Amino acid sequence: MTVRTRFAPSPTGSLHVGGARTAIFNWLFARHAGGQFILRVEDTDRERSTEESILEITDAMEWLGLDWDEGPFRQSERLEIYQKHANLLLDSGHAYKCYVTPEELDEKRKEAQSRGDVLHYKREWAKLNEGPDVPYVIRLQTPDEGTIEVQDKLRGTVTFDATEVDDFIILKRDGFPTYNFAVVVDDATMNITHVIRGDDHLINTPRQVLIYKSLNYEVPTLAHVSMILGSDNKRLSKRHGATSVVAYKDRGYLPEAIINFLSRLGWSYGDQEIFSKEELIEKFTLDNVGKSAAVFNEEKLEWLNSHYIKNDPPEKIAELVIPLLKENGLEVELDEKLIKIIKELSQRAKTLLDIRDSINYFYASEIEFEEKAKNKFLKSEIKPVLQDIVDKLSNLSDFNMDEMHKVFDQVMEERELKLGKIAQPVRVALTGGTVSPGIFEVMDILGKDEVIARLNNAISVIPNE
RNA sequence: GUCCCCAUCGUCUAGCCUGGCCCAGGACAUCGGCCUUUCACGCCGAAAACAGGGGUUCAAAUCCCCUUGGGGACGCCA
Repeated sequence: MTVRTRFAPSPTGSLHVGGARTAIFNWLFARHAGGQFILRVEDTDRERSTEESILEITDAMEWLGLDWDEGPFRQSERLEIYQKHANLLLDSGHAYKCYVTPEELDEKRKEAQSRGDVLHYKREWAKLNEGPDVPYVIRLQTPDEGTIEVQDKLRGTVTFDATEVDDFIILKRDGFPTYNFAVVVDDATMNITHVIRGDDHLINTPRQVLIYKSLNYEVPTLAHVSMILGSDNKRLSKRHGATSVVAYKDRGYLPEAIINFLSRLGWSYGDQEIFSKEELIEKFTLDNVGKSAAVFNEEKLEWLNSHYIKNDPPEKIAELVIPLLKENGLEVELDEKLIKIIKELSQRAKTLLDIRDSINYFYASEIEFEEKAKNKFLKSEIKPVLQDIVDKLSNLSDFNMDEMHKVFDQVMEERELKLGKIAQPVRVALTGGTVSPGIFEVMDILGKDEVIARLNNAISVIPNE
């Protein structure tokens, strides 16, 4: 039997990192097994589900490179299937109609609560209000005693007492299925073989097992992965800052960094930290998935991101940076100059935005000097030195790094200055600030004319003694 | 409150299933050093954990129990 996994988000917001991790695990598991990965949208909550959100989720998945083989299916388009299954259960006596109103139920629930209890509804008020035109829900008739066992691939057998499970609703009065029912009907009819999902669903699983059994469907292999927590050990939420995948995209993160990072949250392969997508597919198995919750560690994500920025081909990084520059009003082409710049800047960037924010002086027609840098390094005594450098550089017929080195060596020797004394003023002259790639690299990128122009410009702004 | 899950450095984790090779390994972050024309990168090094208590055993991070701690769930939400 071919492996079929699924990712089933509810479209009530954009894809957050927790959901992305679940999607990644399912996707990796399917790809590893050469099976299929299905996308299903669980939009039975009519109040909160939006089309926009579906688009946001699929966009994020595409950006991450999580391709799906079927779907996105919408549960809202499968109502007949759920109703048919509900009727099946009605006919077989596994389910019954219940006429209690939500308000009445609320009251009962409050009563129970005031007794310090939880309402465990076992069909006692089903016939209350019964009548031909009275709206009703359909509930599953659950066992009154005994236990319900859940087989979990990660946690073994988990046993629940039947009294813990009440006669839950499978079909709401609006004819929509509830989550537990829709999930089971879908997973069964879509032939899902492996359900990998968050830990928070483990508590739902006895209910789902009951539905599978009542419907005579086989229970798929279940694996409940533990959740991702914020730095305060609470379930990751908006409170913790950026939690959506697009937020990270917008902050200059690379999809491979996110995939790599999220894969390693709850899964590991010995001591290895860096995984390409292909490697993940090859190495991912449920055996190496851990059971304890993992804290989302932004610093490690950042480290991975900087790793990929450093090690990805500069052409690729350049292509990602170009649109960011455009947003800032800087139109640049993917040429040799940009590649050289990226090679340098990617060494010191943690995100694509770091590159975007430190690239300006390479393209500026006029250098803006940082006040502090100018005051510290562009002083009158350096003026003749800069002039000397301009003269010597002007004479170079071949403006390459070797020749530049020779020029600087010569100046250093003649004037008995250390490179540091010369390099910083030159850096300020060329870039306007004190932080940049190596000075010779910068000169190489700018080219002879621009270097000389900028040095001359700096000389002109230095006051005479 | 009830039920369910979980428990190794601050964080992600290896080791646990199949006890001894573990006075516990790697990575991020931190701190120190080296490199150096700035900032980074890189390299070297340091500090840092088996939650506690009982068992079982010649031997326990590894198996069992209890306690504690953390998380999750208790909806006509998903």
